[in-house]
Amino acid sequence: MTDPGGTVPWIEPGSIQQARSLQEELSERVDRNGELDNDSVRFIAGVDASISRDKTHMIGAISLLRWPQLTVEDVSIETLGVAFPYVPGYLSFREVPVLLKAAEHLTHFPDLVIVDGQGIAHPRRLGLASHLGLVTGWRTIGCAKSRLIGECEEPGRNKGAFKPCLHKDEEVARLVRTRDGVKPVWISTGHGISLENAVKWVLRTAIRYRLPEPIRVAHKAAGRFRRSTIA
DNA sequence: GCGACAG
DNA sequence: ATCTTGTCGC
Repeated sequence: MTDPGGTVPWIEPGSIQQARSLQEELSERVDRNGELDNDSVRFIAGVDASISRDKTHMIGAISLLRWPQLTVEDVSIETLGVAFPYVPGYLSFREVPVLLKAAEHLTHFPDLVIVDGQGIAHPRRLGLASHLGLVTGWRTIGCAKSRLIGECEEPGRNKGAFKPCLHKDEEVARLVRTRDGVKPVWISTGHGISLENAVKWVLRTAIRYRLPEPIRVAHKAAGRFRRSTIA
C-alpha cells in the first residue's frame, strides 16, 4: 500500500480536545427525524473499515446494494494512512477520512447507509454513523455489534425483539435481535432518519445473518482486500 | 481514584 | 479491529 496520508503514532496533546469540541458543534446539526418511504429507496449502502496487516493504513469499504433485491451493485475500496489512533468515543476521526475517499468512487448516491458503528448512541451524540452522515449528506443508520454507552435490558430471543437503550434519560438506541437466537445489535439514528425507521431498515436487510447484508458485503470486501496485500 | 470503553 | 483450530449445534 502507498500514500501515508498522514501517519501519527498517537494523538497530539490537545488534538483530542479539538476533536471533542468539533463533536459538540456537529452533534447539534444531526437530523434525527427523517422518514423514508419504501418506494423512494433504490440503493442501500453498507460501510465498514479495517486496518492493513502492518497497521499503517486504514481500509475503507462501502457496498452498494439494490433494494429490494439486495443484489450487489457496487463495492468501493480505498486505503489511507492511519492518522488517528483508536480511542473510544473518537472512532470517527480514525475512519471517516478513508471512508470519504471510498465514497468518491460510488456509482450511485445511496438513499440509505448502514454503518458499522454507533450513531447518536455516543457520549456527545456523534458516533461514526452520525459524523459520516453529516459530512456526506447521506441518511445513515448506526448498527453496532457492541455497546459504547447507554443502559439496556436483554431483548426477547426472536427476530424483531428489542429493548430501549437509555443514556441520560434519552433513548439513544435500541438493542435489537436481528435473527432468532443471535446476539442483539445496537441500532441508533445516524443522520436523517428516525430511530423507528432505522430499526425497520436494519431488520429488513438482515435477511440471513445477524448483520444486515450491506454491512456484510462491505466487511467481506475489506477483509478480502486486507488478505490480498503484502503489507 | 476506579472502571468502562463502537472498531 | 486483530490474533487463530477445532468444534458444538441445527
